[in-house]
Amino acid sequence: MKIATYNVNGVNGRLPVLLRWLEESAPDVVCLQELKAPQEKFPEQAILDAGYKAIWHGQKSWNGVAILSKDGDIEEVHRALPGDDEDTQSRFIEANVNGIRLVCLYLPNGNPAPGPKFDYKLDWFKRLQLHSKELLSLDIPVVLAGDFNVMPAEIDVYKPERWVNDALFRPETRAAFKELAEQGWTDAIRKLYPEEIIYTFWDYFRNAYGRNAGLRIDHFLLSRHFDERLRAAGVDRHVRGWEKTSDHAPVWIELGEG
DNA sequence: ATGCCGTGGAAACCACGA
Repeated sequence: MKIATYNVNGVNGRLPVLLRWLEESAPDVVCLQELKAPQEKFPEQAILDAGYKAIWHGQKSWNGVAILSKDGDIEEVHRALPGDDEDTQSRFIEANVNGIRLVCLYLPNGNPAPGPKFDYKLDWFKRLQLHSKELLSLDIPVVLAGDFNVMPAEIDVYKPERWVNDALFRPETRAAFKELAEQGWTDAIRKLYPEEIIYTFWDYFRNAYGRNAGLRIDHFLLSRHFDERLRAAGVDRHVRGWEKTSDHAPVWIELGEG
């Protein structure tokens, strides 16, 4: 089973790119972030025509997440990260699909830091830690996938010294990601490629993609149930070179049977 | 060091992103 995560940066503006990539890559399950579309403007028919059922949590202008599935039904479990009824940003959706509990998340950016946006990011992280711990206690196969807006280590940044004060790389942010991972989650890309420079995002300007000035911020965290099931993982980085493309590239994992 | 590009929505600019 192939699972992918892709921050599309506008699901309608990006529809041709998304459909082209879906056909080429043919993932079984997909997590999308940054739909930038209200609930009723999600391109459900085009996605159905491409062979995918979908559930989504839209929002006008910003955020928005979706889970797509080619074969198995999608049984929604949550459409908000528990822990704050006041949080109206659509950054989280969780479902049972193909025998897996799948969390699709779009963690807040947090800039400028320090400030209220950074506080929101750290608070969101805390809630995610609490919820993730709960998920681990269920002792079922769980995948956390999405745009975490964190570069976990220096190897994940083209010029780490320039990012130390950025909300995506500040010590508090990296510590929060480390604390989460240490609950018992495996960073799929790093498990298979512990030493390689692998990026999932390149800025639109200053030819960042051409210079490979990238960041690794889109991640798969796997519960221990997948220790023997992770077969492959990668980034479809060529998609970042397409016309009218997102600033993120799709990331994927391939899982075998238990 | 930086929103230099790009999207969406509202209103011919602004908020936001990483």
